[in-house]
Amino acid sequence: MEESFFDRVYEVVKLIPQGRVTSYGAIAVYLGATRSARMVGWAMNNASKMEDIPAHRVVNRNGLLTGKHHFPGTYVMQQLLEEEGIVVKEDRIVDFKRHFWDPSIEL
DNA sequence: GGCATGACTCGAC
DNA sequence: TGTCGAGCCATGC
Repeated sequence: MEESFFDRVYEVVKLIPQGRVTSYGAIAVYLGATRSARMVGWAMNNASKMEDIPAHRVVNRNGLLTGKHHFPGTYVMQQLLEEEGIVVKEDRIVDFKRHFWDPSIEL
């Protein structure tokens, strides 16, 4: 059973603690491919249909909810984050650095 | 089997 | 300081 990049992304995303967020790049770095952040986003696209994977906790490097358009509702992603205590304003996470969770550091 | 694309990021000019 | 191009892996046609 060889785990692909895809599967590893799922593993990491599932490990994100509630109330924390991370970036595509951070996951890519943890997987050893900084430039593969785009693929992480692709994984999220596939992961969004899996309930076990909190894709809403993954945003871009600026804390911007770039992937919110891929959720069923326009503000679903923002609402999910706010339910976990994360403040979102204008599609951006407030105090992103404070909520930021880096797998390469935490793991 | 090959080309194009995608929820990103970084470095160079 | 702002804009542009290259890189990465997997999926779809």
